[in-house]
Amino acid sequence: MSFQTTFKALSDPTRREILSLLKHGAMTAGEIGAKFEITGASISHHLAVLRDSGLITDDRRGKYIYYELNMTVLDELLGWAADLKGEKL
Amino acid sequence: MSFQTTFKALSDPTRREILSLLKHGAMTAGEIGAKFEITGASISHHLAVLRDSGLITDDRRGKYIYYELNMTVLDELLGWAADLKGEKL
DNA sequence: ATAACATTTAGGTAATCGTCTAAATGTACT
DNA sequence: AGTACATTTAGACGATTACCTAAATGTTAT
Repeated sequence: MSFQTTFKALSDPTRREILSLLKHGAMTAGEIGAKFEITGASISHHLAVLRDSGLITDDRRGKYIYYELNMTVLDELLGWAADLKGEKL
Repeated sequence: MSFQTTFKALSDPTRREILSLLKHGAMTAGEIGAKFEITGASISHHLAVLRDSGLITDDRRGKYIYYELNMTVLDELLGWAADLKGEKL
């Protein structure tokens, strides 16, 4: 996964809000969708973008799919910004 | 300036490369443009997006306009990512 | 005032994006 | 097997984006 997909994923406010929700723990697609006014299909699309960028992982448990934050990609993002500031990694 | 404009600005690879160039000091629009294959008009558009997002500042000195990184917005970005990781700011 | 140079603005076009509805898939229960 | 529920996939549509060429603006020097 490249920085391109990561930044593209972060460039949408709904997706950033999804990440914020996941800060406190894993949630199902349905629980996430309930927090927004858009359709489940659109939420599913956003989750796919976030998953493809590596920012979240998914884990099917029976009928539900749980989504969770992936810290690794966030660390890469922090490294990128710190480097731009001229800070040592 | 909101996070929205910041992340939108960062979602383009040319703009991220421009920021990378500016890591080592201010450059004119022409110097920046010389590093890419696209037209000066397109570079000017990218610089405007970066300026509107607050990621860079511009400073006219005679015939030239110098562009420079703005660390403040980068710090906000770092804070946003750290917060998502659950770290104290 | 005119020319030359640096940069931006205007207007247009093809591609990408976020959203929707409708249909498909995966899983659990009876 | 069949129904119900959770989620995704497919296809379409309007809005936005990145690029281009051509024209405009700002600055310096002649």
